[in-house]
Amino acid sequence: MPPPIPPSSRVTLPRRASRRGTGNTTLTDVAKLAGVSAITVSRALKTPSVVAEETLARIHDAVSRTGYVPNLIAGGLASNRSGLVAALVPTIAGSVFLDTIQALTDAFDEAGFQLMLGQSGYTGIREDALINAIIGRRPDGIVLTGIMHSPEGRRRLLASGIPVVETWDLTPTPIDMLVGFSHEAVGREVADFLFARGYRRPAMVTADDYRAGLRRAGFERRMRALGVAATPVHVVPAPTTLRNGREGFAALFDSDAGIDVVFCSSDVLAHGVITEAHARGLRVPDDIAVMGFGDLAFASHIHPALSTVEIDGVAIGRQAARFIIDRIEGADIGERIRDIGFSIVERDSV
Amino acid sequence: MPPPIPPSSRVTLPRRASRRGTGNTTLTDVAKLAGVSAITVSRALKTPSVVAEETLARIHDAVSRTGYVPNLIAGGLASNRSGLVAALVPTIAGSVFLDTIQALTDAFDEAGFQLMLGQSGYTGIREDALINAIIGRRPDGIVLTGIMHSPEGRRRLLASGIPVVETWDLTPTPIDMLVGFSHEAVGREVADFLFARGYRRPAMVTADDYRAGLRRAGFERRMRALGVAATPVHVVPAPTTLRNGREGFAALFDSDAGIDVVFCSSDVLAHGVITEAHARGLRVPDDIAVMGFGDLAFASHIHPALSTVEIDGVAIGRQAARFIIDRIEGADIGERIRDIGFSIVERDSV
DNA sequence: AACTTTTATGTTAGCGCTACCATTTTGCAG
DNA sequence: CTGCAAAATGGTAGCGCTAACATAAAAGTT
Repeated sequence: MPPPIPPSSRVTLPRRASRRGTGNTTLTDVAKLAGVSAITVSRALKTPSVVAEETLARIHDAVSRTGYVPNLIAGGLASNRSGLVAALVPTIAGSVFLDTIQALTDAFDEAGFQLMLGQSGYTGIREDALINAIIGRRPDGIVLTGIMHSPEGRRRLLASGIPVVETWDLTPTPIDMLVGFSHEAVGREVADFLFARGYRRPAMVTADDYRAGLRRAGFERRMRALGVAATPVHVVPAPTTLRNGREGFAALFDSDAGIDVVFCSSDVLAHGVITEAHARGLRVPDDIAVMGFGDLAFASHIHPALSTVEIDGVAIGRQAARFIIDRIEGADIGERIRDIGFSIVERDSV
Repeated sequence: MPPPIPPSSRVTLPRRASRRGTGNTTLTDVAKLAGVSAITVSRALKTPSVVAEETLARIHDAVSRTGYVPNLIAGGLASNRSGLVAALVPTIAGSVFLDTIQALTDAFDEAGFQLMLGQSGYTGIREDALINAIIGRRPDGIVLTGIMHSPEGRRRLLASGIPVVETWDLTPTPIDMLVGFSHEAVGREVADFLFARGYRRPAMVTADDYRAGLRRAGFERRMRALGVAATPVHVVPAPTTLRNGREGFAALFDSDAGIDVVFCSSDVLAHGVITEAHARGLRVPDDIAVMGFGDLAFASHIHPALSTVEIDGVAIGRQAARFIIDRIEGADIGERIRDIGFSIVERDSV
């Protein structure tokens, strides 16, 4: 038995209570059990091809006996790759971005990344705070829905060096990468489309968010160019609801019963407009035509089937994920700006 | 100029190329600039109340001059708190869980946590793989939508020691915490409700997921008890679509034109059933009544307004977040199982 | 046999932060 | 003044993993 340490020597041997870990199994535990070094276990799990068959078996055995789950937080710190990707959407509820989010989750899951979801709200007020919270987690990529407007946010994003994809809009000056379409062009083409079908007294029910504003501007400008004096517009707060649509049409129709078509900034609003029109005994499209935006699942099934603008949200999500994964893997991403376009779907409401 | 080091002494001075960091500003950089130690900067940012006013100002100045954003990955490793919370949903697209996800994101955001989103699919096949990917990130909490069924998944979750909330269902044996309602009770009460209104020839269009199955079982059993011989059922794959509903009603009606009410496992299906009934010239509810589930936003606005079962998805999300936050903060969480109930909403389709 | 190359594994030193304890400075009662 | 508590700050040692290099053993090569 060793003699007790005299008090004086304790000073040189501080032996402070060392921080104990979480109690969870660690790489080192598995390594000891398998009789190899920690790094070999790490390799067995990340790059099994460089580890000998027999060693691999011993390690896997040790892993399953201990129930070891690698700590990706520690791995992320060491390798400077968090395996996290952030997606910022204005809102998730009842939103046209769902397909995009779904595609993002799927694509990133498959590539071994986990999606962090943030809701910025439509106003952009929370965007800045969120950006900081997100950059702090050092994600390997960031997907923004809609382009980032705050200069401060853009600066921070740029300074972070994290790959960024802006989506659902087009701008000549993206922060980094971009996949979207021109909302102004949507407005213009819908104007042409409706004008060609003989409508001369258009109105709009539109959300107060930035992108809807762009579509509105494109629509109004083109209509003016075509000789339509003015387009009555009813603005509702985003996110849009069916109720908003009903109220919007009511307001519009009450103040100007001569309108012959309503272009809505979402299918949900359009659904509301149709509902209200029916409630007032109007026939769609004979008395009033309605045009939506988004081509959500229900659009083709309501009565009358809704004419609308189709956006391929899945394609946006997939391309955004592709961009980020390619960038992380150092692959060539090609053109950094992708216009995925849109298409007008003619059904029975126009 | 120092003389070149002779080869022999290199052995004792390996001077290997040290791993350079990310190049980002670190806590230490800020500390140097502010003339304090790293830990003081850490405190200034996490617990400013313990740092002197004047020091705080110097540190904040240094932070904004360097554009420093704390690395939460490193912080998470050191403090064993990742600041991440995981949510697993079957699917995000067109789903009844949106309100819950939205509420979760909001509540966690506010408390400084970031939500990681995972889609398990309705089949549960991916559940296990996802569970591992999630536990690896050491989230501070996990919210499951629907209870976890795989015994292996339950075991891992339990072993991880991470707070878990199961939602949207009720079971006497949750993994940890639970907030939901009884799907069987929904089925029973809807059966009573419809029976009381005189319907005697019910049918169902129902998704093939577990919870819809529970509602179906409850409905059928009660109907049998009430003397209804058999309930024709058309099963569709989850997630449900309006098209599924149309096809389901078509199949049901073609094989048994005597049915007087259809109970659907989602409002979306119900919408489809109504659409198809109208397309066939049937009047709702006179010729055929329709009952939905979920009370989604559109339910009260379609024609006829849909009678359905309302679930407070926001309340579920809020309570789930509350559970996890309280658990993390060591607060008393009270009863670990919360039945938030449901209510039958009678409108015009029944 | 003396080499080079390949394959398999190990050693060391961090990644950027915070827990834990220690120390210094200040305020204030007696 | 002294003594002592409170307030403010610092030093050290990890958290659990992987990058970078080093080494040892096996397999070719001439």
